[in-house]
Amino acid sequence: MNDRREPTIEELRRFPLLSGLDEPGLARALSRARAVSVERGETLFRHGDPARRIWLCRKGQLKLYRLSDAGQEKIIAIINPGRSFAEATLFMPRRVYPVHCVALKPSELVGIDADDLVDSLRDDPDACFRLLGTLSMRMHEKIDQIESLALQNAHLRVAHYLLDEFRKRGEPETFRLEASKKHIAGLLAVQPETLSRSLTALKRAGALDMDARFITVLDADRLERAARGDLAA
Amino acid sequence: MNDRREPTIEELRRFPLLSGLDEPGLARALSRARAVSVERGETLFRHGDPARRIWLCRKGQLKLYRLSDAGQEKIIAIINPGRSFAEATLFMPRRVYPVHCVALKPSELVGIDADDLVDSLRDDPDACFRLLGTLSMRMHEKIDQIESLALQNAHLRVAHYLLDEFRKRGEPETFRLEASKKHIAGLLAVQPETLSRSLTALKRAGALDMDARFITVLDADRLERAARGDLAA
DNA sequence: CCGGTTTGTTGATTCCGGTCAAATAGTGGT
DNA sequence: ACCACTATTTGACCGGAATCAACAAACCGG
Repeated sequence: MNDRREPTIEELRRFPLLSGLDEPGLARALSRARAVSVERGETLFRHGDPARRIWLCRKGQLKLYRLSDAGQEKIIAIINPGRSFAEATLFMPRRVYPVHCVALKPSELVGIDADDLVDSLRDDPDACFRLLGTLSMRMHEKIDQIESLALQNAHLRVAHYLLDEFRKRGEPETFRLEASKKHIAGLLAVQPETLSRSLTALKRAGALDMDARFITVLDADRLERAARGDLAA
Repeated sequence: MNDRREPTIEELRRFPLLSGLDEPGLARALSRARAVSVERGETLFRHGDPARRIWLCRKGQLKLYRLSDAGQEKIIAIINPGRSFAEATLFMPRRVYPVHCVALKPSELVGIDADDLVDSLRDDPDACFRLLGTLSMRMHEKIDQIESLALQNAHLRVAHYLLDEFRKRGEPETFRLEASKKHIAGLLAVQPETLSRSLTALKRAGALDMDARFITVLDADRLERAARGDLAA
């Protein structure tokens, strides 16, 4: 974990978390900010560690995850550039990270001191509201995840995930999975073998084609039906 | 759904959501507040309904839940008196309820107009911070739920739930389940039959005794081990 | 571009937990 | 207190997804 290239103010303004702050507030929040680089596989923090900073991802990719006693891993989120994370620790009575964080690719981050950020937020209701918005959105995402885990079987979860990604990217012919299939499996709470079989089934059903990490949606309608469970046809 | 007894200011101040507001802010938030009563089984709102109000539970009990296409129900939370809910809709771009809400018992609520509340929060950073704290806490709870669904099998979830309840109430000899076993099952994403079998197994292992909705923890240590998966002994 | 390691696929097998069924106990409402 | 309805328990059975195994493919660091 190495300190590195300082980010510019303009670059940081692009993060919703900071965009609402006025000049002095931003300066205060950045006063003790640190640019940090991590290598692939390196741990940024562990579940239970004191959360002294919240983070912005500038480059690279990281995973947030929990581990079972048996070593199974459930990925809570995959972090891509432009996203902030760990904000929800700011206002907890015990300020600790609720998950592990490891880089999937070499990554560059900015870590902002939690106390500084809270100070800056105190006289900036707009920034507060923006943060409330971010947390609310995350919360709804979590509710969706819970529903998906509780009410949908493995194949439905896979189909749903693909459909979401497909739509999120504007329904392109072909798109690239955001991470290795192993990690996608961890995100969907499925074994890699099961993910592989689900994808094969969708391919055989003519819904999509697959080349390594690239997915081509051949029949969006059929994929949609698969996500609803009518894989009959 | 009937309007009824107006709550007193003092009563409402006990809700963290409102306790931080100053006098005029509180007045504003309450100006268009409505006291509402619902009967057992009555729906307060449905998933996708416009979320014009956020809610405080004064008396009774409600469930927040999602439904699968097949009609399976996953309970996201059981709401008891003293709790507010639906706050996370306040700051969403599309202000809609993310879950269904039905009363499990006859209940009395206060519904606070979302716009009024947002206005009140605008000039009250303390209240904002308190809300941020509430949302953060809920978020961490959701992450715990996700982990539990993804990484623990049915018996572990049951043991874990019982242990949590036992501790949350201060480890009393005996406590009463907060809802029917059917609903607890819905909360744990397990079939009622499976919950029943889990409880029977814990009873047979000598960890607890059970009389209808009353649970007596006979061997907290053993319950703890069951929650970790060492039910061997 | 080479070699070792990680990732992905496919098949065989196992078993957890869901489903169906049926009997019993409990509960709310009148 | 009574009655109809709902909740709970138990047993039998089944199926989906995990696990184990073996191989193929892809990737990364040097």
